[in-house]
Amino acid sequence: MNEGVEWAMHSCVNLSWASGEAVTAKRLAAFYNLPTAYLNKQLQALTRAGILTSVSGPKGGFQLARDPRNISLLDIVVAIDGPDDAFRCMEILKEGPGADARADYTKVCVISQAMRGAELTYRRELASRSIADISDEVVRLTPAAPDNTRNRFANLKS
Amino acid sequence: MNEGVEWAMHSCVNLSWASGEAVTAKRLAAFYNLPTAYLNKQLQALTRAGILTSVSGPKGGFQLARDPRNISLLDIVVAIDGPDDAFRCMEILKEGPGADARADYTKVCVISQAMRGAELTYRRELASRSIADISDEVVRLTPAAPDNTRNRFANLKS
DNA sequence: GCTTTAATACTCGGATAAGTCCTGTCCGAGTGATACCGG
DNA sequence: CCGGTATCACTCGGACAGGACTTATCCGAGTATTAAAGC
Repeated sequence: MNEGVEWAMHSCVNLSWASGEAVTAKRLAAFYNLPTAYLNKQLQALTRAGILTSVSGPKGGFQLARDPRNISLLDIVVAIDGPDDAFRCMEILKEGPGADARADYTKVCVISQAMRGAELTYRRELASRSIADISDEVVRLTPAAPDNTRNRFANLKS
Repeated sequence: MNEGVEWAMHSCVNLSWASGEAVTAKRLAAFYNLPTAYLNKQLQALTRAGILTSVSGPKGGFQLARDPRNISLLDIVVAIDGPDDAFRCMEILKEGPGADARADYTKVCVISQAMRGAELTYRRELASRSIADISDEVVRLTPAAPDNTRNRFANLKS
């Protein structure tokens, strides 16, 4: 899986604490010493997916496009890593004996079904967790986290 | 995910129908018009993982190392694709403010926990399905499948 | 002093290289069968 | 005819290239600010 997924998730949580203000890619990158341009690329992907909104120019930056409660971890994975399943059925049964050329082996093949079933539970799990859930849990463990984040963003104004 | 996983799974099912006889990589590859040498590479990985046993020389080939009921889909995925999770926590929190250098953020980070939890359900699902289960299901849908496979292996003797 | 305007600095956005892993191929080590030779 | 032996064909096993995707970087398009000039 793409490493940018981790960056994107942490950035989204931080953005959820930014009190609605736009935050530049540079500041989000400085938070964890990440390469600015590359993080920017991930944020672009999130923007294309409708998770973030972007504003150019001075006073510009990124902010969440909707309520953190409506942004699931799966949304981020799909935006960064693509919509394809990890296991792609290549329908090798079509090359085997007694193959039916007009059958859709991605649905008929028992192995494909089993793998799809497993990935479905995986995706369901990720879809059930939102950025707001993550934020709430972090706040429960470290109540000062949002304030610390806002202060750090403010101190990076220079 | 590695494409060889699909090949390995189908090959294991076919091997479970080979009535204990060793089958060469060449015949297993001919079954689906796969590149022989590359499939051989995957079968080597299965052998290293203890899923298959290999015999060199004439009359050689591969066979299942244990009862198909004790070979799970997860075993094959791990053997081919490696034991690492798709999502690897790089502990970027260690670069953030207020980081604790001696903390294990793969366990502390809430995001890492959520991702690990999702992958755990995924792996649990795969671990609960064995090659024997797949075989049984295929036989239920196509009772002649094992005989067809054996016949095809015999016809490829040339 | 106020308005208009042009320059400016800063940001996102996409196009462009470097590195790493997956995919595919090849040849050598080892082994069992086979054919030949000698008794 | 039978046993031993050397050859041989066949298989796995690991080492070796090619390609695709991820990672990383750079420069251009667009915009709000800012400063200056004109009225």
